[in-house]
Amino acid sequence: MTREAAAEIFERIALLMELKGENPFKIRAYKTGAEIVESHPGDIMQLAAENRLGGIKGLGEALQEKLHEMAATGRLDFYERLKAEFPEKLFELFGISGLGPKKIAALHRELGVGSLEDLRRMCENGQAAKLSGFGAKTVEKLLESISFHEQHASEFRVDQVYALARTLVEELRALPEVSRAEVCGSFRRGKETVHDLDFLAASKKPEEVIAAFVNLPQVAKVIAQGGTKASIHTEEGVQCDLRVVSGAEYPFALVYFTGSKEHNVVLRQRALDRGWSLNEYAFSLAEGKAGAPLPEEIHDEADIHRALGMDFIEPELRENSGEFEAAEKGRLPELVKLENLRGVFHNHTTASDGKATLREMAEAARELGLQYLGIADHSKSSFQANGLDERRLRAQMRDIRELNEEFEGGFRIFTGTEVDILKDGSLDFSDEVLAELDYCVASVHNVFNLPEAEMTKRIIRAIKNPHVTMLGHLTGRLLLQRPSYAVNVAAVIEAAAETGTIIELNASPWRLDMDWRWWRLAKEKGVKCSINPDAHSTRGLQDVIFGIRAARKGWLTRGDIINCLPLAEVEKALRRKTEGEAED
DNA sequence: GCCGTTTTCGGCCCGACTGTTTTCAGTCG
Repeated sequence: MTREAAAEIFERIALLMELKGENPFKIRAYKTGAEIVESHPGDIMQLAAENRLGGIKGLGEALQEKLHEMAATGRLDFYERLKAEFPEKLFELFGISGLGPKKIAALHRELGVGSLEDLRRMCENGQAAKLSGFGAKTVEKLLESISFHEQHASEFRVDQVYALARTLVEELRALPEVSRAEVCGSFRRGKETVHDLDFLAASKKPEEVIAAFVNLPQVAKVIAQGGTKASIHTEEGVQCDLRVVSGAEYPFALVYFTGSKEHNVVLRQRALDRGWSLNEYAFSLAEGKAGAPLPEEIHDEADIHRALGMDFIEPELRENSGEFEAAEKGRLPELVKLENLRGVFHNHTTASDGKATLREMAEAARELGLQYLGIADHSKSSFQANGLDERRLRAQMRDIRELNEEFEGGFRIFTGTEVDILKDGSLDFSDEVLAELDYCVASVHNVFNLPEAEMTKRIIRAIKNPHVTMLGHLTGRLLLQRPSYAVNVAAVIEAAAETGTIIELNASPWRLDMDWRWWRLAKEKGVKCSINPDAHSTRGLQDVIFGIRAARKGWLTRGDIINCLPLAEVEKALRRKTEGEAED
């Protein structure tokens, strides 16, 4: 059993216990347990299998035993019995914003609601509004939430399929019959969510590849199986499609199955303009057109783009949003790569709601080959996250200074804070306190329901503060779960440009906020980006990969991203706004 | 259920907001 699956079971136990009204502290123990399993730096499932879990804070005797059972047998009897007490689809309801355990329990107990479908019916037929604690407004909001949820049904955040996509493509490449293989579709284009995974393989023996594919251990159900294509479902419900083509067809199929659809339409038109027809297998002479001779020697996608008079277009840019014009003129950006990152800002420690200590975070960042780590624990208004007050923040600054001395210049921790933007746009710390820090991330964490104008004004007021180095997760969205609050993003970008404020690209796969669609505007205005993992554990630092994907999709180069700067230069960049230095 | 310890059981994260209520429960961060 994977650590993700084990963590999921602990989380579900916590949910079911909430339904049963169990002791809240017991419930919290399971939630904490889930987080520990998810974020433990070592191979926790191996430790569990070997019964060597002792000494991990937060995992007591009971959770250790359960984890051992899962590692050893692949299931947990306690969970199976608990689960059997409720309808299976009841879990769907926890994904509905506005519904918590108490309301779900009431719906289940009083009205027999056991699924999303039941809930919708009871909301629509007026039964739900009759329950104690429910009313017209509640029901209206629930219906809105259900509708948002259903619009995103069968979609997955990229982190939910990332390991699967990588593993399956590696397994395909490892087959002796396969010469080349790739993940295509929206995954390859770097989208923040996907609804399935598309794989492509080149082979002379397609049937054998298909047969091997449908027999992979990740396959829970075979949906379709033919001579050159197959569809399967994994245990998690992810649909994976495989197409097998010949080596000669491969570059064409790769272009075709990577998309986007809109991009492909334009691509085919460009071929037609030259008298060629383009499909997923080849170029051919277009009927009734006297065109140039067919291009030869097509070995990869770049050859196809070149034949159509363009530079190679990276998959992330294939959205028909200006890439053709840029590719024609040789003006495509050189997109940022993971190895360009030199450090990371906006990270949490055990001082607020992180799972790792300052020292552990620093060591993990060094192991990743980074030159600097910016700490930004929550400020005092974020009670739920154990936010720091002035006294604790200053103590942390001292700890950081001491730790920095140990590193002797080879690595640096920057002192910072993720300061709450309060309802009126003022900040949770005074300017005097903020001035003591190396940098400051300002973020909205409460009062999401302001009208757009007010929210925009609130955020702009915050970034006008000269001590606010960067703006955290601009829209507050949680992918597939909660839409962005109402805010005028363009106006905020404008204000960031005027004030010299950096905008964060929060790399948490739940957020990826600010969205990739806005970065070209930001870049045009001269706004710098910071790819921030918002890490709450050492493993969380690795979320930068999702931020890199989103930044590439937003046309960003290393020059646009502050944390691509080496240590010697980034310090100056952090001070630029406060000291009012001119852009260089 | 975990932790810490006065080594056997008490304490464990707080506040705003919403909508339902008529003083507060539920949800969220």
